[in-house]
Amino acid sequence: MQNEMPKTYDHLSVEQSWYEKWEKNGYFHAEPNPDKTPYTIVIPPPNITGKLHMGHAMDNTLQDTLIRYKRMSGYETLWMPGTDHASIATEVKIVEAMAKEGITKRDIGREKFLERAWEWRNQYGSTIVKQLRKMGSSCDWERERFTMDEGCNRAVLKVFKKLYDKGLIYRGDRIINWCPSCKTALSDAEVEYEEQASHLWHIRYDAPDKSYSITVATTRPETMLGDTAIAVNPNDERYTDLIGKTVVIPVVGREIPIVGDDYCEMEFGTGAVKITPGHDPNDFEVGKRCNLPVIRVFTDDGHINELGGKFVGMDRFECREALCKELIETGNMVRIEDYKHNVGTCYRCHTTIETLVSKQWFVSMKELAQPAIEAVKSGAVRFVPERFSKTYFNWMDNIRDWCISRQLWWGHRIPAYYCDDCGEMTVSETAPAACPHCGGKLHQDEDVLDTWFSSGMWPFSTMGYPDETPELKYFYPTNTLCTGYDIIFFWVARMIVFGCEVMGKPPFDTVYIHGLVRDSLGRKMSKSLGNGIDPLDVIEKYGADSLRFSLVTGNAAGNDMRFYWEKVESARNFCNKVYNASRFVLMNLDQDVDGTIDSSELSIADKWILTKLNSTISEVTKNLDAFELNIAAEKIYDFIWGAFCDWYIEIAKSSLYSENADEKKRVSLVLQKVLSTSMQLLHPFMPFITEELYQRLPNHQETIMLTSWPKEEDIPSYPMEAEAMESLMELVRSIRNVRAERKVPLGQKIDVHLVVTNPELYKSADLFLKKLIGAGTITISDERIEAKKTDIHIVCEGAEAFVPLASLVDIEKEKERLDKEIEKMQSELARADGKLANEKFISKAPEAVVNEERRKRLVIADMLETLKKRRIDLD
RNA sequence: GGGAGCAUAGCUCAGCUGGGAGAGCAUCUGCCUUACAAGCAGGGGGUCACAGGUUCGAGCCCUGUUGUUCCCACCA
Repeated sequence: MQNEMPKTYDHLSVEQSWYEKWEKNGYFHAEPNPDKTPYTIVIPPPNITGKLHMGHAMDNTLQDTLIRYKRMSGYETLWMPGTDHASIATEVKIVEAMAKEGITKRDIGREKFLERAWEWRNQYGSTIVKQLRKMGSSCDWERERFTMDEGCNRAVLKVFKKLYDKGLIYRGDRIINWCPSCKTALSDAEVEYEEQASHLWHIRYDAPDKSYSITVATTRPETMLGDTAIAVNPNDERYTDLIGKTVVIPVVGREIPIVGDDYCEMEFGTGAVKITPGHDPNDFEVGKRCNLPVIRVFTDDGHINELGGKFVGMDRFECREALCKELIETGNMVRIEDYKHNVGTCYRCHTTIETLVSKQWFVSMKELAQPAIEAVKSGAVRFVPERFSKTYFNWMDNIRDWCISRQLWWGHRIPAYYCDDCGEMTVSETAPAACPHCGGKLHQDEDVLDTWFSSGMWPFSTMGYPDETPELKYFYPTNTLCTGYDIIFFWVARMIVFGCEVMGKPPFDTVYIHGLVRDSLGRKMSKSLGNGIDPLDVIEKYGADSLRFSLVTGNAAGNDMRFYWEKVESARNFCNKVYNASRFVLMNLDQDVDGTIDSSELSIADKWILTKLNSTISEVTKNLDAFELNIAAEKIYDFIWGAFCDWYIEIAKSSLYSENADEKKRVSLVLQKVLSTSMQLLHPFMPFITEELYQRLPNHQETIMLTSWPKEEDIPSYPMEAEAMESLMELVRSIRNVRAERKVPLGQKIDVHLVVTNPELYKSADLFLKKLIGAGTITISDERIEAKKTDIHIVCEGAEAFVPLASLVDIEKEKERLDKEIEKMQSELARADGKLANEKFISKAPEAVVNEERRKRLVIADMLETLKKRRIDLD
């Protein structure tokens, strides 16, 4: 079998065969199981309109790593999947596709449109599933839910009705954010602000008889079509006389009053402001206070409506230009000033949003937010890293009402019904046959709900709420939500709100937040920049394991990370290393053994690697429990590459290539044990390669993902031997260093005499030392030999080495080397002495720290003494 | 205006409850040593942004400064 293994790891065939097998065998399926503790992770539903992107890859990697770890740790793990929410983007895509066929959604009607949407969703949904499987995702797709599914629909309508009955959902005219491109209302959270260079236009409004005038400044001159007043501060002496008088809107010709209102600040601009209650939230409030009419001048697609006089039908920006031109001509444009300000844009299409008055549905959030705030304050919900709870509080404490109606078709239709006869409104989960007030004919509200309204119910709507299903009972509340910080407001906050309100408990206990994956220059990956990296390309080139590993390592939770191909390459190199280490172990399998290790026969190296493995297990487990995935991954990397491959395998060779059958058998067993345990530790991070290699080991189980997570107790620990081994390794490094410096070729054997305090521990070390340092003969004893002048003398903590290099040694060089060593040791000693001479250190530092310092001082002093003696000998 | 992050090797970043500065990549030297050149062995490279403070002891805690990024709210 081992002969079939090529020299380099071919990720493509391995990965494909495994993700198909895993799914086919149903390893991901989760059921309520009274014998186990549930562990549930909530995942963001990927958008079906686009392909898998780096954000998804990041989510998926972290979630899958956690899930695999928890599954191996004995939990019943449910990874609740989903393939889309009914987003604006989806609808826009469908509309665009239809436009190519020359039809609009109005042409085909709501019903036909929804049919198309479902087709679209099913097609792309299954594509995304396949793409996620390539990432190694262990989602339980059989339970796949979609916020638009029948079951979820019931939950959403139920919650809507419940909140409406409590008075927490209401309908009314408010200033909202309107995207003229998507032609729908947006919530405040869906508006992104961009700083744009523009102008501040100063426009003079004259009295009807031109006896006085007032100048205002504006960034949106086109809204003057809807002006219904000019406001000044009532305390502003410049204008007190004018309050109550009127002016005429230039070009438009309408006469409007001058009102006094505190909102107007005396210091800004001219101290006077035009009031457009139909298009500005502040003006709307002023309008309410001063009883002003509300005039809306834009159409849904951002053009001037029938109230716009000669500007009717113009685009809003065309109108701005035309209007400014006219104002200049009439002489009413007093001044045009360059001005930078923030312009709101749609977070989906980045069209400049228009604020305008409109009748929409709102959730009143203040009251609902309180339990959700409390849930985080009390620690029932914990953010990892903790600092994101500040972001959360910051938003929740200043929360404003949430506009939830969208002028779309692809979504949950608002369950409000209006009577054609009496005009009364009825909210009901199911469509009433007739108006409960007058028996008249009803028609349903045309609008649908914000996608985040339904997504917010994900943790319970997907498990069967409002029915008390076994799933809901067993898996709710879930455990971990894992997502990027960019959707804390959209989704995390709303899930906590709905969980507390509807289920009475927060939906999860931990929110594990990760950062964004940026390009190598630190820019956001975006379609318009064309700097996006397709995760599927990365998988194709380097493998899913490499991609996953590079996304987990070298970066702390919550921080943004830059994407570098070099980093993926380095992860791929690690894959190859792991693969080749396994190849080595498999080539040297002892097939006749029963697989138990006789601990009485173990060498110092065996004991060292087992001890090292033991501590790696305990540390990695701790790190994973604390969501320190990066640290855990790096520790496993260091163990496998730095300890197992660089040292233990090299050491093992000398045993395996010897003639001693017992020796071979023992080492082969240790190799297998360490390798298979390493594969288990690495499995959550690199699922494919670890499964593949684990399957090639003897006595393997059906799948590595269902084996139990390694426990510290399973691997013996030998601290004393491990420490001795470390000093031996230190010696080896020093000897190699001397070799390299003196340019002694590896072929030239050297003789080495080691002086150690306890030679018993070093039993059989000579065998592998010969190999590691290219030694001819090695003697190990606790007696210091009479060193010749031509010997190289190396001093380490706990061990010394004498290497006769006869003809090669340049005594002057050796003196130099020793002087350098002595100098180093002296400064170390001075540091330790300084510390120990400090009485405050002795009295105030913890005893363990002081003792450790004393021990170090002794060791250093001892080494220094030896070095000095040797130096004198050479003179 | 409010809040948060970051500043550590040439680059990208780790660094746990404060106790002798780390990794990957890059670089230099020497190696095709029968697991691996996607590799091996060895080396060089850092006033932990700056200034104070707390402490026996600070990359880490506190205060301030500078630079930088992000989020929220925004005066037309």
